[in-house]
Amino acid sequence: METKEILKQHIAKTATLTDEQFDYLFSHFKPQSYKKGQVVISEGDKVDNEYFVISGCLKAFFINDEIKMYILQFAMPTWWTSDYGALYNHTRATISIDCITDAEVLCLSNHDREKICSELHQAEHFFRWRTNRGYLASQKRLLSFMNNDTKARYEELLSLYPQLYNLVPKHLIAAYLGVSRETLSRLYHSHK
Amino acid sequence: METKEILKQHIAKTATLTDEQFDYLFSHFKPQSYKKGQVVISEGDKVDNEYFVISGCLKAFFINDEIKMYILQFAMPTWWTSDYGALYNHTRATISIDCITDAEVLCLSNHDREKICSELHQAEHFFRWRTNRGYLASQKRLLSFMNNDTKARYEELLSLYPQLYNLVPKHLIAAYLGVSRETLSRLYHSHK
DNA sequence: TGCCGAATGTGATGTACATCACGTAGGTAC
DNA sequence: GTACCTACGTGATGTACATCACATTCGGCA
Repeated sequence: METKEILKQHIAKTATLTDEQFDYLFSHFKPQSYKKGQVVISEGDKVDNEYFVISGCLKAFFINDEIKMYILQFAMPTWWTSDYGALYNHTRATISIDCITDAEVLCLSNHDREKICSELHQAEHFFRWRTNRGYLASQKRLLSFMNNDTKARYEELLSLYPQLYNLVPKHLIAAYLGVSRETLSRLYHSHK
Repeated sequence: METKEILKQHIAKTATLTDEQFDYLFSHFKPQSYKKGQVVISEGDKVDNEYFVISGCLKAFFINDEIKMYILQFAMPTWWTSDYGALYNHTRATISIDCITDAEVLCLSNHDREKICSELHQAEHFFRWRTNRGYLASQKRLLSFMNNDTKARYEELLSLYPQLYNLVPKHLIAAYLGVSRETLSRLYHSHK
């Protein structure tokens, strides 16, 4: 499917836009291609854009004491990603984003999003719902963190996103689950 | 300050409404008083409303296997609370909400929120930003969970909300931090 | 083809936490 | 006053994990 069509159908699930309105909205997005391993946002950067993933897989991660990495999000097609804290508060990036595979994204600047939202009520509606879904997902993950042990969280992750198993190295799965790669390795060898 | 004025100033930080628009918006809120211990939402309930806290302190919590309680949020004045998953997806409540102290809230139904949002662009703008703040807070807490040990999270919580120390019993603080009450008790007696 | 670094497996050991068990103090009901 | 309940402290013990160390495998590339 064409890039433009992917975004159009994604938005149509939530908001009603005329073709003209969508074309206007779409004109603010900038397509961008990245190679595997390429960095999109690096800690300390000024953050101006958010990214809508067309193809490939990115990761948004935080690095603690220059040692441990925690993955906040695997961003897959039709997902949005950025350092939203830095983007909205106009502060420097505290999380980084890079590409696990080659990837195509659509770039939208903070300025343009706010402009479009103020111009098009339905665009504001769409972004409210998008953020809402993110909030619910984040809260669900938080609960899962408190409530489930590592094995249960691992199985939950793979049942939600089976493609991750072959797509991303195991130590990144561990970094998402918040355990060491050794523990994860032992987990799925100890039983079945 | 008057109830109406509290909400008005809260919204004014994010959205620009005329007095008439605010009065119209406010007409959809229903004031409600609760006693300490009273239940606002119980697991399994149909969820129709969200709540804006005027005074007092509520907790939103999840109970696992009928045994362990995890607190998702202490809701204090000018905070919003509900089971948003159930509210937006029209499913039964999986989390419960009750009152830690006597409390006054303003009730807003899901239906009325969506109605107001579609009628008033600025209301939609306000709710987008409110949700956004919730999303950022939730993500920050998730990171803190992965990155910090219990002691650090305890100190973080009390430095953000010092009033909690005297307001809520320690075992609820433990349920927010995701540790046992015994561990929390040992934590702040072992040092300093 | 052979080399090298990245990814992964696995043992030994230490530790932060849960869990169980029991004790105490303060508040409330009768 | 007595009874009871809730909050809270604290010891003993078990366990899931981290950490360190080292071996092995594999994919990309010179």
